[in-house]
Amino acid sequence: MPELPEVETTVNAISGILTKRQIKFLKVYQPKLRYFFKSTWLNSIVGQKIINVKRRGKYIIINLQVGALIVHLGMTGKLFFSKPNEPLKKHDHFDLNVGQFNLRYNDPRRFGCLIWTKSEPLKHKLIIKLGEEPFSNNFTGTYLYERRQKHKTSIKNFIMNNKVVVGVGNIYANEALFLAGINPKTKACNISLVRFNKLVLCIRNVLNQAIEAGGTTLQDYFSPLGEPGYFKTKLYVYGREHEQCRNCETTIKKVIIGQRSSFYCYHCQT
DNA sequence: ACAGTAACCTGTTTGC
DNA sequence: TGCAAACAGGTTACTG
Repeated sequence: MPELPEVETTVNAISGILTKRQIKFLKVYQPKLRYFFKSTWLNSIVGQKIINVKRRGKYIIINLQVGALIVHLGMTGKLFFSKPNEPLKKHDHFDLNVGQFNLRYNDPRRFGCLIWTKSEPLKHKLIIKLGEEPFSNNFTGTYLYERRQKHKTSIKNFIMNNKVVVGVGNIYANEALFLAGINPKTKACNISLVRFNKLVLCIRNVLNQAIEAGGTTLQDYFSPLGEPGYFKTKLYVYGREHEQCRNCETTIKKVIIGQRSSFYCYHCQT
């Protein structure tokens, strides 16, 4: 499920309810997620008041009076409110309870995580090395242009590298490169400043649209039908191998770049 | 210090 | 229908 828009939507959905409430209990049913949850942390967590809920990259940071919880949704993680005594379903891994509200985590592939850190979460080793936020004023074409020289890799790998910019996953990397008219296989070091300027705008554009659709997705998620739509109708290239380009009717190609499926139109993207 | 690959894990889709 | 292989939204650890 989650690329940055999904995480953003999740944070918006939970922060209003969790903020200022006290953690009544935290039950961890499966400590073995991407990182092991140490049961000794529980003493430091339970009873604390939640100060706020923030996002950094795709990490969800739940700031407490002392330290913070850091949650990542991995590939398949979902956070949602359940009844406190709702029977556990398969792959439900923890409950964070603040009284009448109970935040539950479900993650079939267990690539997500829940950890507690005593000190400033933004200085945690998972967080501190992250690159620019895509909506930050520091994320500019010039920023990408200046960093490009070190990177002989493809532009697609470059923008998916979270030490460069966070929040651009496989789907939106494909879509942003289509909008920018850049072939995903082009080496990052060969891209001009003008094209980087455009790419920055396209990345923001794609993420913004998805954040809007993400709200819808989350509502759908709670509905009995359940399945998120991923606003598939809006996708230009992702998952559209053998279909026609929406601009020029050229057949969309699929190639593997950095072990990830990559889709592009060789006519529109050069 | 960087590029490329393997690994973490389960569910779903695809192909024989 | 059954079974195996391929593949999936992320990220890090390792190797060269």
